[in-house]
Amino acid sequence: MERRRVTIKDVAARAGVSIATVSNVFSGTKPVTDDLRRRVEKAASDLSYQMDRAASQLRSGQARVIGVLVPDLDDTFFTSLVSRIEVLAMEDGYDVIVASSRDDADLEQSRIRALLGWRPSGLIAVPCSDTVPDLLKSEAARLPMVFADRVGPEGSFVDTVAIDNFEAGAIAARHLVELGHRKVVVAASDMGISPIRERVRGVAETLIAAVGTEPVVVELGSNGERGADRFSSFLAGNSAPFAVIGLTNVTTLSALSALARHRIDIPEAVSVIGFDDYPWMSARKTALTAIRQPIEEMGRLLWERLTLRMSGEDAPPRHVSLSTALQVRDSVRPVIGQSRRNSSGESAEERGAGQHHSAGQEPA
Amino acid sequence: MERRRVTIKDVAARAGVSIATVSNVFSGTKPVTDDLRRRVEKAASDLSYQMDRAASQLRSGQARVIGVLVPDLDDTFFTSLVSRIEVLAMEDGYDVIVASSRDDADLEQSRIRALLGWRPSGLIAVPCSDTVPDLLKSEAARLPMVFADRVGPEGSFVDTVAIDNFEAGAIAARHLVELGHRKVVVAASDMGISPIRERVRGVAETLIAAVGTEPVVVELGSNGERGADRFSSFLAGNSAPFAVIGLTNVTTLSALSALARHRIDIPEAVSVIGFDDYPWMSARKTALTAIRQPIEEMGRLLWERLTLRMSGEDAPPRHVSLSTALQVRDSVRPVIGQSRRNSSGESAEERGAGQHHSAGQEPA
DNA sequence: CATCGCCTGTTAAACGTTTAACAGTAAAAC
DNA sequence: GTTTTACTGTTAAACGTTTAACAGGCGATG
Repeated sequence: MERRRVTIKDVAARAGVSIATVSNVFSGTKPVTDDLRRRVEKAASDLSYQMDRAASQLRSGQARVIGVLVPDLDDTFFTSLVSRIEVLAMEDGYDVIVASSRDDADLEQSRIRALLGWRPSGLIAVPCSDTVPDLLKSEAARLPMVFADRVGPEGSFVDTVAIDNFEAGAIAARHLVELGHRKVVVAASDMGISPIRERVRGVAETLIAAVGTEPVVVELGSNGERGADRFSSFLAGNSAPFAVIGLTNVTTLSALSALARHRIDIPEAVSVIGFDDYPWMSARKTALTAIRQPIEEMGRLLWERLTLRMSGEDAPPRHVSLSTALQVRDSVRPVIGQSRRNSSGESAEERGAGQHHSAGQEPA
Repeated sequence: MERRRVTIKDVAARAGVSIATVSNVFSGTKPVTDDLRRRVEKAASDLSYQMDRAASQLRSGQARVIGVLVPDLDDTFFTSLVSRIEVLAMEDGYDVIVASSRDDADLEQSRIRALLGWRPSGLIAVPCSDTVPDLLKSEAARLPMVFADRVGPEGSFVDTVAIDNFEAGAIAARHLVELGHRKVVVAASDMGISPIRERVRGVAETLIAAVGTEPVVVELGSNGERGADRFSSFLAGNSAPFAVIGLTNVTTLSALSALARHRIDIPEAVSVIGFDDYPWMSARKTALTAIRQPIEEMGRLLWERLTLRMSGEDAPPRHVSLSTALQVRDSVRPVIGQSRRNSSGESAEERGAGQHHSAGQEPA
């Protein structure tokens, strides 16, 4: 049984050529006549030859792998991103190796080490905190990489692709005040994460400017179930009607879950704006109005940036910022008697800033 | 800038030892005195040395990678599975490389080739059809592998971990007939997939035996949006009240989405049983009654099987079958006037077969 | 006809590790 | 005091590719 692995040598022998020729046939580095090419290909398939990546990579230094690091592989947002990247990478002949930091800085460190051990040609990372591991800082010059989503407030030392978080919050808040809402609760995940802070700031500043009230921020963490519990106990202490903005698909879920637990009707008793746009949000009697992140485009831009860097682009880091849009559906209801402008209608219509992204400026 | 990569040689030189000693310090193959060990470790960290996996793997033949192939990285069920596996693998020092076949047999073939090129120490696959690629059949003797979820009807030539699909369907059907339902619509994804056929069979046989009616099967495919359209047009032609069983989390979503589109109330107008158990299912006013797959356990067993094989277990293939359970919530309502036994109540209680799995017998 | 260049193929030297075989030393056994 | 034994370290040969350097043949050029 346990027969030896078939190597390039076996193929060469069977085809009656040198191993270099076999290599050339497969890598296409040098031209080979049709006759020989055919013979080699036949021999290879006869023996069901499979190139050894380890050997190939060792010699050539070329890995054709890209590492992907995300904080949580159970969060649909991240898996969607991974999915897009996997497709794009595959099309360009790269394989993807994934690692999850589970929102733990120590684990992140060790996962990055593991990823680096592959000597990948590129790295796409959603860091789990604002402070990027030194490990990556020192590697940045050598290894092409792009950060996504969780990017620090100040310009990063590396390319980034993210949404305009402040705007996302502002859009949601604006929609609410236009429909007469004043009392807004924000279901945040963790204020330690800067994009979340930005979203909150977007909500807060808009709200203050428009109606002079501050939103109430509730931190639910990144675990859905615990978040539901926390929001549930928050609800127990606050009975007045209000509006809720979820700042994450997970916190949206937590809030919704808690509201359901308390049998609070949406949108009759409380209006809700969710984050991200997933199928389950519209598969409900009162479909969810939500801030939609352009995940598809995000994946595309991420890959575009990375391939550019991998093909040797040597420019100061670029920071791409994508606009979100409000998908208006049925979960926000105008407040009677004090609505300001257009008070209802326009269900299922797209609003907010345009879909197109704007390339950012260089950092300070 | 572009300085040479630091290798084991550099570390050896700096520590004043031979490269073999450095290797021993890291791999732990042979003992090294504390003094030298410390010197080597210091040198390594000074130079921020990182072992080259390619070289290591080439020489040792040991990869410490496991390949994971799933049909769809946008389907929560599969990503949950990947997530579990990633955690387990990491704990044992393996890295995971993922590939998605996107339910396309040709693509699957090519993704498998890519995975095999890594010479992984193991493979976990959710095949996209019943016919397993020959590629894997011939590799099965050499490479430890386990199939999950989508396993053919007859005993596979390789270890499998899956739920008892017939039972899953039967449990759902039984619940419905107990509450007086007779007219059941099954939202299936694709009857070409054998587990789906089994689930349908489970529903059908139970229904026929109990009330003598056959379920109506609607094929929605594996794309959520298209599925919603299809179910929507199905609904247009069938107005009588009935019950719906989703056979997949995606088809459940499609059905729900179509029902919402038609403004059909759940459970007043139609009862619904979903598949899988995800947070969004309970984050609704009428929480969804659902057939829960033990994903956590599935991941565990998958990994257990694989590690056993990787550590050299040489036994005939084992087929592990897991039981599902019905998570009873609020989306199924007893049919008035013809309910058979217990007609209501018992919300949010667990029913159906026990949670524990039963190891299967050997194949014929 | 000699020479040059091009084209296609081969030879052999890497790539960075692991590991079998070996060597030296100190403790244990005789 | 010599021989074992055990222990720790080194040397050098792999592992399966890629690729620089080279070689031979042949048509074009002078």
